[in-house]
Amino acid sequence: MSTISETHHDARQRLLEAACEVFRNEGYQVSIDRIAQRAQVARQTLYNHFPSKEALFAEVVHQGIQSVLVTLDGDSDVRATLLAFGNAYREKLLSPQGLALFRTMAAEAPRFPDLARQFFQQGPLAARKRLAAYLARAMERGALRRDDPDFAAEMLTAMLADTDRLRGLLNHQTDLLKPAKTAQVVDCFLRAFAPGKDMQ
Amino acid sequence: MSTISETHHDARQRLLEAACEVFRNEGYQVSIDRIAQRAQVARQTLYNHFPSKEALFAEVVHQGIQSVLVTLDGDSDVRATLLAFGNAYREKLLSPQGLALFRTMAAEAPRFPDLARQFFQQGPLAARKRLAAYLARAMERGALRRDDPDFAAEMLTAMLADTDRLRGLLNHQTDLLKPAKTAQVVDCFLRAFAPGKDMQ
DNA sequence: CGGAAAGTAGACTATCCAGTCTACTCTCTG
DNA sequence: CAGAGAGTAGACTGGATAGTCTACTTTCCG
Repeated sequence: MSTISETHHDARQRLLEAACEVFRNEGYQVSIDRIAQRAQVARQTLYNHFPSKEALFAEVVHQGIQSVLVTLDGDSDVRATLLAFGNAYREKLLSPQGLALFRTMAAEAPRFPDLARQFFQQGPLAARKRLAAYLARAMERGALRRDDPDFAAEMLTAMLADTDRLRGLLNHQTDLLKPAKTAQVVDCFLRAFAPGKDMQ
Repeated sequence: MSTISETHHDARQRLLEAACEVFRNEGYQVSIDRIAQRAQVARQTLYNHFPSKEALFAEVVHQGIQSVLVTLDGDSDVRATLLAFGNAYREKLLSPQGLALFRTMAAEAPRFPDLARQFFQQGPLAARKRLAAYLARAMERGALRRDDPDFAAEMLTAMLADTDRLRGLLNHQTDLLKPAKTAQVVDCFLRAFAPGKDMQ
């Protein structure tokens, strides 16, 4: 009852995976038939599991939305913590999957504004809020300059991802994940937010 | 010979403008007929001027590619110069047109990789290179910490645009252009790159 | 005036696609 | 074995679209 009944049973899962891959790589524009083919499933089977292409897309996006949950505990060294966060953040966003998902969501945001907003809030915004909370604690105990933690989180996430995301999206570059870059960025951030003389 | 012959003469220009607007706002996906309608021109007239939809799109993008050419003279105060640059940069990238163009280019980069690369190089990359050159001069004369000017330019452009671009692209926010933000970013950048004690 | 150049309207072809429907097969279970 | 449940192949509908073609009109200019 193994290989054959599996074919029957997890068609839905195979469909989700195929749709995920194919939506990411070719955009919402891709045809239903290509998704079904990729899942090695008949078109009708797809419609047995999902009422429409839109619903399947929403399902895929919802499944793909996961904020960058990184150890942001705050007990250890600030620099080490931010390094770990930075590496995880960059790995997630600058991976081929992360870039492709971003591309698709940006492209389809006008068509699916609610979905795009959810993606934004549960993805980038959630990660930034967690980071801001950590930074606030670090500021509180004097490990960082007392400043607006939301602003600081914006700056760090921007420095970590922006330029290389552009390179990946528009210039089709793939060698984006140099760990040295994370350290360079974190040190730059720490210079800007070092606990210093002046603060209000 | 005025209003009537104009209709004949500048059909090409009207087509380009209509295509620019419509490609930006609805993506490459938009139909040829909508472009022709928008330009108040027959479909065949469009094909008299452009051999295909792809060619028209390429033409529009090429016309729209203009690097952010800002006064980056270097004689005046560094902070003032960077403020002017930052405001111009943000106005360009975070305007509805800038966001829409970015969205379209990101979406169509897989289909038009060469065009996307040109957009990247003549847009964001060119602006960053000019900024890096300015920063290098400022570092040379001791107005900024001696560091890698390309890296510094990456950090500044990232801090200026990244978060608000996400907001505009995914969260459909429109109130992105607060001038105070530019100053906040520039001051953050100057803290990170202040001419300081240690340098190699 | 008369012809060339450019534009126009719209029919037409060929293609593609989302979604429906039907008739068939396979597999498991009672 | 028999029937239910799930999957399959493929025809079909209705609509959209890029690009071509034809027949007509307008404008300009010699």
